[in-house]
Amino acid sequence: MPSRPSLKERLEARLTAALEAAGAPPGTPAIVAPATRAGFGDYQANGAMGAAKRLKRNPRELAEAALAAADLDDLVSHAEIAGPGFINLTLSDACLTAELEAFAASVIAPQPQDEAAAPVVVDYSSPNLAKEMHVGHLRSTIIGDAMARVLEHTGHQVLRQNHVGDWGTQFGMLLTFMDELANNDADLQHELADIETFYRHAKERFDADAAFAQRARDTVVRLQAGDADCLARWQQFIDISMRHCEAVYSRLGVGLERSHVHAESAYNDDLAAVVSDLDAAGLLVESEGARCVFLDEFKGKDDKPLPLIIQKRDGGYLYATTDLAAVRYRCGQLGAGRILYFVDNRQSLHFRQVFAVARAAGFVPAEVELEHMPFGTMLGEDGRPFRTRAGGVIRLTDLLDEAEERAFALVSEKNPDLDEADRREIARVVGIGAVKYADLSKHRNSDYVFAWDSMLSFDGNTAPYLQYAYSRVQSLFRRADVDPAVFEAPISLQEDAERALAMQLLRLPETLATVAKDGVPHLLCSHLFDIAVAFMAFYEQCPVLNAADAATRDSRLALAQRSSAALRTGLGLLGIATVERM
RNA sequence: GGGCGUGUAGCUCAGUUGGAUAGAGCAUUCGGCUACGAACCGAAAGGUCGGGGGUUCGAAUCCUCCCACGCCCGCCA
Repeated sequence: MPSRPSLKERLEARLTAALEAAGAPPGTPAIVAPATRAGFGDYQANGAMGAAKRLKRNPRELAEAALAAADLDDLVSHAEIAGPGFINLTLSDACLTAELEAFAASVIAPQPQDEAAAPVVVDYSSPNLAKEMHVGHLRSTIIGDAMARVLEHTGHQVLRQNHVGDWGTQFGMLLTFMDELANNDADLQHELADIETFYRHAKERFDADAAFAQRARDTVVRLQAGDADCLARWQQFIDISMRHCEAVYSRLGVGLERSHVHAESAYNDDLAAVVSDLDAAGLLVESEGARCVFLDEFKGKDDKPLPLIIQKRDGGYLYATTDLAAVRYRCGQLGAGRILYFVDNRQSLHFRQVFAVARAAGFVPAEVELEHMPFGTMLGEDGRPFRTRAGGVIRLTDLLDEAEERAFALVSEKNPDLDEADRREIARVVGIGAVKYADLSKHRNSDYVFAWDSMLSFDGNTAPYLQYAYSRVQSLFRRADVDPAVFEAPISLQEDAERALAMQLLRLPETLATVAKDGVPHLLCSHLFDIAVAFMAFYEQCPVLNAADAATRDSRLALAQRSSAALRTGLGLLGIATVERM
């Protein structure tokens, strides 16, 4: 069962048909968008002007003709041509109330999955297990997780893939350092409790002692050759590091589990086959001792062909090889119809090359979409790639600790009467929500500057504002003694604030569709903020519990119920929780 | 040198296949709790959309040339 088209999609379809009836070529887009000004109605269609230009016709006349031919009676109460040929549309109250009636099923409930459609693979988080997760990992982890949720909600089958780095050269160094400490098991356990420091100490040994460095390199070779002792040691390290990640995921409320991990090492046995298959496809070229693929579309300096290096001179494989194995696995074993990579934008060229080679080699069927969803680098307050003054990065756990601490101080100030346990729980939800929202609310593609105060802001367009709006609605239900899960009443939109709130709620499906298509959760943030603002205005202007009559009170409660569900569901899709009181 | 990306209010950022008077938040100023939570609401002020040229009814958005910054460009991932 296909999901119900959004209001915008329905208007778009009707008006596109009408434009065609008025003489525009089939498929001429009606370009329906929310009205840019309050006086223009609810939606506007801008397509008539562009179409008239191409047809060399008068745009207002074309718009008139299209409007006359349009079948809009069940949706629109008032339509008019304005300016050079805008079609302004006002939705009928009957349409709005009918949509609000169906809100729980059409917006709040996850859309039914299309069983026939191929699943969407979402590759995100993918930390390097050699080190501890730091603030730089937020973007992929948070944005990817929100996208996985939105895709599921909009009716897609989603397969999460956590492509953790567990097989790089630095593991030789780490395992060698483990061996040194192994004669003192207490030391080893103690050191491994802090992966970041462990890495630093190992690196110090590596840099200071040539013999150690040589042993580290030998260890890599033994590991990749399958040496049992090495593998056991490696597994020990990976388990500990993975548990660190899972602790962070758990605190963040990120839905990644062990079953979603498909590590680099998982492709190890397939790498030789990737190389030979590329060779069989006639793509492999030896250059300066390395085995590469050159494609015409990639040129480097002086128009020289740009290689994608598949195998090093010494026989070692690179991440391009692993990524090719991974894309093949995802198409072949997982049956992906679309693969999204939430990986930072410095790897744009790498992915363009990998995708092109994967297609050239026939690893990816033509109908499968490969999309790199790049995001910008997190910068320090000096505008340079993020580093603390000491030279290290800020650990994710430290950021989350600080967030919860600040939120606890705030909730204690605002609501000193609550039990400490309640305040702790509220602080956890609010603090974590603030951090996630700060990241999610910016367009993923731009670099952004990490600053404690903006990252942990609780005012304005932030998660706490949305959570506050939600908790205010809940308070209304408590006072009215109604259960929002089952409450129902006819909705009648009388005041401007009621109508404006209803429109914001009913636009949610359009936003979700765009977010799912383009991978841009910041649009969901911005829409939820609009909903919260509209709710606050409604709350100020329209008494609910003290409404003039019972029907108005119930209608407003029903509207509040939709608002509450929209906020909880929307925040949930962002991976942000809500609280009943705060 | 080539490629990718970024440049919008004092700061942090939106701006949906080119649309009507470029929008938010923070900060600033002013106003609002004897109606349901003031973590709130209302209002004001704040802009040569990096710069020049072009395309057209219409450009932050498309084309072109510059400027600034970031990143990537054969054996790390």
